[in-house]
Amino acid sequence: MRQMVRTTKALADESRIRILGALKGRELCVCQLIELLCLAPSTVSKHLSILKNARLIDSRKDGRWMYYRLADSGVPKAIKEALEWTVRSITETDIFVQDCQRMKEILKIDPEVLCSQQARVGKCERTD
Amino acid sequence: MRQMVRTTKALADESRIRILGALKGRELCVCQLIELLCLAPSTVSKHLSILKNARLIDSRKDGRWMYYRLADSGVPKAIKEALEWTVRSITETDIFVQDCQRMKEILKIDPEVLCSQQARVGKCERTD
DNA sequence: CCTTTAATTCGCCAATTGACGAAATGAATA
DNA sequence: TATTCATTTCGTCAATTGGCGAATTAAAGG
Repeated sequence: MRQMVRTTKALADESRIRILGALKGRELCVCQLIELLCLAPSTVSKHLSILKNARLIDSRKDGRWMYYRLADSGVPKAIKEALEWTVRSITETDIFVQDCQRMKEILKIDPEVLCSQQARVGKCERTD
Repeated sequence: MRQMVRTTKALADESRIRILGALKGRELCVCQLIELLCLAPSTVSKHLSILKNARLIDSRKDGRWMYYRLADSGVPKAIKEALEWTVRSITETDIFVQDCQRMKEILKIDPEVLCSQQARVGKCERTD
């Protein structure tokens, strides 16, 4: 039950669901998720640690960058199913469509440039 | 997304998950759930309203009694799937096994008697 | 009708959560 | 080795949540 509640609690937040949607089929680094969600780095990092703790995502460090992806290998069946349900469900929401659009723009920017932009201007601008 | 978060938030609480487990394959009245969870009537009622709002359960009024059951007819696919995942997952937890045991005892008591007992003695006793 | 009673609503409190900025960490690179 | 910089951790704050008891509602039954 402990693990089960950890899973459902991790999924009980719009930002975290959007992160899972954004990670569908690719890995992303933290600064790209910051740009998508328009939240403070510390906030996004916290969300990621909650998702990771629930074993819904995995991470990989590459130099100074941290890449996150949906959990796949060695994941308990119940968690895998919850993740599949979530990604399947979010796909049908308006915000997912908007996020896809916005992510397309974000992916055009070199992460290097994106990070230094964020450091300079601070608050991010929503394009919608 | 609104509805999706409503679903995941409804599932992000141990008591509510236990309620769904207890309702597996049968309907129960509020006083039986109060007895199972050992929570105040107002608390259980609130949990039930959250589950109902998320369309995970349905209810039926019979005189002074209110019977709750898992949602079945006319439920959106995503909600139905979430409910199935939850019931499937809880089945494998220790607390579900304990709850089954305890529910077996509770079902032996006429709900009429159960309610008046609750009104008299107040706090319920956990048997485990 | 007036009481009884199963359930709900309301108002309150303590605990948890999500947000942020400041400080810390750790991996390049100068 | 010192600096830079992406990310995380920590401390704080406001908002939300889960709990309760008191008051309310609605359906029997006297």
